[in-house]
Amino acid sequence: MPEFTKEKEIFFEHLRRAGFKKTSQRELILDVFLKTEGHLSAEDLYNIVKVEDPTVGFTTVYRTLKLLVECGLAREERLGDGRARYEHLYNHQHHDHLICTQCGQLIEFYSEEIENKQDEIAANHGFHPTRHSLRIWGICSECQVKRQAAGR
Amino acid sequence: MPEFTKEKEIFFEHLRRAGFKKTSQRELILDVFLKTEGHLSAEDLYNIVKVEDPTVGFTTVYRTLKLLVECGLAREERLGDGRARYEHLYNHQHHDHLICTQCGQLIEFYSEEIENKQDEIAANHGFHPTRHSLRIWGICSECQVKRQAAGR
DNA sequence: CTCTCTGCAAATCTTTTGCAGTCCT
DNA sequence: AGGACTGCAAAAGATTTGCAGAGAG
Repeated sequence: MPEFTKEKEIFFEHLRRAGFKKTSQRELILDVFLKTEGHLSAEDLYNIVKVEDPTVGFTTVYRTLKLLVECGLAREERLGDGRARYEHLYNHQHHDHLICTQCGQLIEFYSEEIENKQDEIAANHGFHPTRHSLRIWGICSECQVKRQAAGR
Repeated sequence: MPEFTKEKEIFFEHLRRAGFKKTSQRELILDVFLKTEGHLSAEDLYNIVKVEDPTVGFTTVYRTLKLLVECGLAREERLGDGRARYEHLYNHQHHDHLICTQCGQLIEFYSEEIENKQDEIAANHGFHPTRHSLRIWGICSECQVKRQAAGR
């Protein structure tokens, strides 16, 4: 397992500042979260963590995810299935999502122009942005082909 | 009460096509929804509808909102408070939202450039977009002033 | 008449919290 | 030692569904 040294420092520093404690559960959850790619629900992560340590509870995973969001190591997104999903920001730049409503496929994209335009709009309203979320739902190219084949 | 003739046609046509029926409850809910500005939760709308007809149930409001989304008369958004909010598209052009995490204020904005860029990105991925949502969270100008006054 | 709709109540599902015992610092 | 943490179980919310009687077509 990689060390994730920098990320751990960020996390532990956040805990220290808030007067919270460093525990083996929190460290394990961070490790598992960082090494897993994808958009995980709290339950998904819980299931993966359980493999490494079956004694860890769902509540702890859930609460640790909130902490990770607070210190900027995780991002919470709702992609349309009614539950929160989390992605880590280890070796990831900020991005937005295309979401296929047919097969659930996620495509990540990044647009400098859109980012700049957003900042410009916020500034025009005297608004100080802290985070944003751009989601585009539709039909991915694979599903369009399937649809045509089905004659729709 | 305005007639909302065009909107009713759209709604009733949608019902007809899907083999659903036109009922007084559905018509009342549509009327109340269209004449109310803002971002309503299903419960908000239910409470307003109850004033006009106390016999209408929450379930019917809830199910009617889903129908209105289906036929494009309503848009569902999650603005961060954990519940779905609905806005009607009567005399409204598409827009996105700035959301103040301090006071909850909503600012609507529209950017042709961002819209175009989104379409371009979708096209580059062979993706056929059906809807999108861009939300920017942060601190509105009023709350920034309050914060400074409080010395933060 | 038939098939959908309605409103109620109850079920679901996710997220959140209270608590008693345990573990960092 | 003291306060935070953990895991369980239960609460809280929002959303969704089953059902029996009512109503549209």
